[in-house]
Amino acid sequence: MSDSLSPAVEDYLKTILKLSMENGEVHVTDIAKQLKINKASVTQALDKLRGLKLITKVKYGPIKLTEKGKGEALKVIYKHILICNFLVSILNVPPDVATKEACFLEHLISSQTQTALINFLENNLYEI
Amino acid sequence: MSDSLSPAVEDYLKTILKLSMENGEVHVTDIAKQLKINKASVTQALDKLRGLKLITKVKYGPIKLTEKGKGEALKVIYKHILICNFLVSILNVPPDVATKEACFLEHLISSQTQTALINFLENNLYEI
DNA sequence: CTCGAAAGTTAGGGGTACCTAACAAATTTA
DNA sequence: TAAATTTGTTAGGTACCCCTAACTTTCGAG
Repeated sequence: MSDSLSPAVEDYLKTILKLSMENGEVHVTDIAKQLKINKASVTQALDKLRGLKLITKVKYGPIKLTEKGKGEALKVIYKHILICNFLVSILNVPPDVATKEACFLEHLISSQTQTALINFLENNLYEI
Repeated sequence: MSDSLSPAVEDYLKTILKLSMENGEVHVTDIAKQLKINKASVTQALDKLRGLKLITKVKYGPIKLTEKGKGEALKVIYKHILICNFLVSILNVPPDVATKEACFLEHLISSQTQTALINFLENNLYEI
């Protein structure tokens, strides 16, 4: 019913896009390694993503993001970068902490706060 | 094993402390209404909180936070206020949006980011 | 081309956190 | 104080997201 994706689903999308850009083809095992999750769990999750029309995949076949899936993945990655930049450049949070934290926050940030972060970064990043 | 509390558990603690300050006694039904959750689910959750020694409660009896429970509740409420203030005063996020958002973020913020937020507020709140 | 390793799937299971329905206890009220 | 209402509990069920074990399919080396 709700149109928003779960954190887990968003993590899968983000990982699939990242791996496809790095390696071209994306495999169940790569996703499993990346997310430190059992490959059986990945197969299960991919069934769900297919049901949501975020990927296409046939049995034993390659994993491909749909346009919808690519769009959603990009949204999440964009938020991740935004939050990370903000935490590091404005709040001076250590980069490693910021990166880990952005992986959680990226799933929860409202569009209003997202806009507010963009404005804040624009107005404050060029100061000395 | 992990010593950190789940978002759900933290929400219960926060709600119990809030209700106890507003009304004195805290009832299952009050918590259910506040969190918009079925009262059967609340009863179940309270069993868990008791197991974690965060509350004391006997069957059909009153709900009391332990010292541990009160401490954890205060930590969450503190983070909530901190995040809310930051979103509103620094980022200019509308108060209603900020309040809702803080209810999610309060469960995820790292101690480093918490400290960073405190510093930032201290250094920027007394400007014009 | 075959056979063994690697990759992927299926079946069954567990924890969390929610639900409804039915029931038990407590409180209100008539 | 007995009946009706409210409050709290129990039992059983669902969805999500992870797990292991056992299986099937695919691929690559010999």
